[in-house]
Amino acid sequence: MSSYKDKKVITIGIVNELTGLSVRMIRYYEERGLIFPERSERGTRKYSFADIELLLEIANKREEGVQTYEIKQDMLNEKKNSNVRDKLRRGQFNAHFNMRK
Amino acid sequence: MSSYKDKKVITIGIVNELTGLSVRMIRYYEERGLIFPERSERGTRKYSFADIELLLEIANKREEGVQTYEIKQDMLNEKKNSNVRDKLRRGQFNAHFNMRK
DNA sequence: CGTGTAAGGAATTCTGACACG
DNA sequence: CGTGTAAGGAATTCTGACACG
Repeated sequence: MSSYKDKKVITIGIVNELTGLSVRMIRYYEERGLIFPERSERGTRKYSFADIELLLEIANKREEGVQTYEIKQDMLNEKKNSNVRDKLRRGQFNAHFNMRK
Repeated sequence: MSSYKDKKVITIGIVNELTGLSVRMIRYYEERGLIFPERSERGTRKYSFADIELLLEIANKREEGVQTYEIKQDMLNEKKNSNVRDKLRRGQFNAHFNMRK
């Protein structure tokens, strides 16, 4: 589960190199709740490869004029859907509803 | 081939956090030809997860008293062996020698 | 040989804020 | 709303070198 892709080890300057996004933009997307870097002991932000990919998606949507708030909503919906899919795949769909009867 | 594991994106400070090795030691092992970080535009060293793992192995050997030169020789031998294994696996072993006749 | 440290300079990172639109 | 920028301080990184052993 927790592979290299998800380890938060990349500093913001490298993220800038990798994504082309300005440091200001990267920090702003965090402020808006789109990404969640960790912090090193002394407060430096640390990102994962997964964060990099997410930032690239965010950049695409921003270019289309999508606002950060909408991007966030889209991300939450996608997450919800994938949770539902997980339950269906595991055959827990009925179990879930049976509990409510 | 070129996965997250091999991308050079980790700064030396983070490598220090991850391995417990001092910045001085990390630079010295490079000087001795044991690791090969890339450099960012402005000269900052960048390491991969593979480098991190290699550094941990180096640290183990150093604790056993193995000198950097010997560690390097071991690494070269391992590489040579894996190359031979590759050729055997691909059935190129004979092809290789046939060419020399 | 392997590692620590002080030295000096350059670039990074952080936060809070003002600017523009 | 989204992004740039100047501000001030703190911590990072780099190199070459001296120290010790």
